[in-house]
Amino acid sequence: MTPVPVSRRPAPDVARWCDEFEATCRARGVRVTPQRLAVYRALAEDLSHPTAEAVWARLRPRMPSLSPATVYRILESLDREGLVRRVSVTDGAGRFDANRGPHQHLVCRVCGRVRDVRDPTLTRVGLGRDAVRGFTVEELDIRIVGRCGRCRK
Amino acid sequence: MTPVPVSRRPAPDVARWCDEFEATCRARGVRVTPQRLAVYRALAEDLSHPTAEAVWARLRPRMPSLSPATVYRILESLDREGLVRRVSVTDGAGRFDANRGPHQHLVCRVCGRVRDVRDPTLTRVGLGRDAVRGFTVEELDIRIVGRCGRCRK
DNA sequence: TCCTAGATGCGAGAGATTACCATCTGGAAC
DNA sequence: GTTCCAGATGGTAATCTCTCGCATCTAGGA
Repeated sequence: MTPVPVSRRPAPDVARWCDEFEATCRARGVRVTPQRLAVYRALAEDLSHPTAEAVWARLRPRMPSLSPATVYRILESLDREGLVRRVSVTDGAGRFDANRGPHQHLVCRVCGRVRDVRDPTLTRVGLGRDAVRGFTVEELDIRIVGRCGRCRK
Repeated sequence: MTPVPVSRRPAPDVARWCDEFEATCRARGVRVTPQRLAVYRALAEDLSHPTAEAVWARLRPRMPSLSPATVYRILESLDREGLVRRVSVTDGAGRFDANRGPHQHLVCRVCGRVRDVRDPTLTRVGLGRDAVRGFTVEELDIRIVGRCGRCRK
């Protein structure tokens, strides 16, 4: 029935992540609202690294009163709190990822699809001290740009 | 964000890069216009990874008729042609880099400054075949996010 | 049940780019 | 040197992606 198959994270994982998410919020004294839970769940279910607008569009049928501004605000604050990650795709709208484990992103420069990968070589990468003198490293963001199978001619 | 001070690339390097740039354009049959040369030169001189708007502002005194739209178009096409690189900084305006050699970017999450670094460990990084099955890798973009010396409290 | 800091909804507005189109021009052909 | 035209530019409107201000609402502690 669905023309474009949505890649979904396995339901048990989603359920566990949502439980952990709610627990973390409560532990940190962050208010748990239906909107926050819904946004987090939608992102956890979706493997396509959706934009804020896409998350909103997906939730709209179920939460008609949900405001796009609220989705932007929620994703921004979750990123700041380290509960989701903003993915750098350079152009167009910002995209988000509920996967906080160590991984890299394959970005297709033709269709814009983003896929998680875990390359042990890259995951193991350390930083030489000299390269970052005077700089406090907080995050290493690795983007692998190219063409996905569908877009290779 | 505080304004980014302009750090300049050594003049001999800039001159050589500009010559190579023009030669490459001619070799590829890409039309060489005063605007293209000026935009490329401004970017080559500037180590601060300026935005399209910053490039335009810098050229305006010398080329009062230069349109911002033209600067955006030129930078976009140079990026597409592989003659400059668009730097991923995730938020705000897109930033550009004339340095096409292998290097990574230190991005300060407080002031937004971007600095080139060359970490041998990262430069040497290879990709496991399994991680990118069906994906043609064209570029490895590594962003090191944290706080620069000035913004560390 | 009450209270309030913080969250939400909505509409206006800002910033960065992109589209459109009339005009101009680099450089190949003569 | 002159002609010619595909492609580049300038100016402006439109778009896309958020962000802000503010009135209202609500989660969750007292």
